[in-house]
Amino acid sequence: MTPVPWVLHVDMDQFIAAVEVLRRPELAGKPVIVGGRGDRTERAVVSTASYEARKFGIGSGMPLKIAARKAPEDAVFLPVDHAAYEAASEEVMSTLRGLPGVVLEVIGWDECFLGVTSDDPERVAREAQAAVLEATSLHCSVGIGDNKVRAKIATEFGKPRGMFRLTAENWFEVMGEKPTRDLWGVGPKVQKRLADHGIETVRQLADADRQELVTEFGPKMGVWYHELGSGLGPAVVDDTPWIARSHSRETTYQHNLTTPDEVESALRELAAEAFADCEAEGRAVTRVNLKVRYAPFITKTFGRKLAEPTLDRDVVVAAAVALGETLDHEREVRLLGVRAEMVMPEGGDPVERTPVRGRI
DNA sequence: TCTGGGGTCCTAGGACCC
DNA sequence: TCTGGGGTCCTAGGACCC
Repeated sequence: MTPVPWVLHVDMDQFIAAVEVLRRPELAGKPVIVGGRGDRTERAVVSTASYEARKFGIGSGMPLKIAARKAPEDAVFLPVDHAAYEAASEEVMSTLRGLPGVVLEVIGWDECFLGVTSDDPERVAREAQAAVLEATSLHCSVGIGDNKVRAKIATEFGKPRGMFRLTAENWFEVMGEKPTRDLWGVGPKVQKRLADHGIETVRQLADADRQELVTEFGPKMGVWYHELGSGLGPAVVDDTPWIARSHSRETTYQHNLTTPDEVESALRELAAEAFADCEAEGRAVTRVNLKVRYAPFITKTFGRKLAEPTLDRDVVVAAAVALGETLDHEREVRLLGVRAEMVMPEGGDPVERTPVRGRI
């Protein structure tokens, strides 16, 4: 057999919970819930729940207060510890990067693509799993595909601790009757809009009229969704380092902000922190955006381009404060966010990207 | 029942210019 | 009175992902 190119998608199993159990072995086998500051009475959501906790209907994205109600007596609530996960992630990625002949593209804390040329991708997957386990004591699942979309989706069938191969050959057999929501990039809204056109399954999406999809979703997304139905997508794994386009700080306040003064001082803090990330990269800020959530749950975002790119902290903070003055001060604020967009290196535009959301 | 925080990209529509 | 087309830039908002 001649070696051919493959895309492997490596996904850590229960990453956050697994890292926590690793440093507190006494937690093994217990329902572990990581989220917020670990206080189950606070406004925050679950980042990860261990398998044991999931049995009680607790899952990520769930408010901690709800999780607390569902959790059994012996459940353990832990605060999010970014630094610890960052460090574990580093170890995982550098281990995988060290495998012979692979190109690695990081797509999240606990996920990456590996580009390899091989006549036995399952063997490469086993080697990757063994190497990660040896170096970090953490388990992962691997999806094997002939492009990124199929590799990513394949991983779900390999969990936990396993692997699965999804290619043009078995795409429809495996995915044809699944709901469109199971596709990477189709969320609840798009699922609904597709359903309004009588498209419920992956096969129906593949068979749909392209022009109808373009009319509904626009020239890029219409074509993209249509191809997604057939499992088509980019196959190039790119290891060039990620260049952030923006940085932001966002906080949900435990008690709503009720006065313009409170709002202003919160904005100063958030803007300064977001700016610090840009400054650390030495890249000037071009635009400042504001996000506000009024109680109970109305979100607004808006922003303004700066007259010229700046590396001056006070200019960025002042811009955020000026935007804040346009808020509706009659309403209570429960969330504020400041996003600072940065000049791209060499003055260039972001590279042309395949329209998959997130870091592909 | 009460909904995080960090991101990216796409689209629609208005303003403005030729 | 009713009225082009094409292009670009900008802003607001939507959707999705980890």
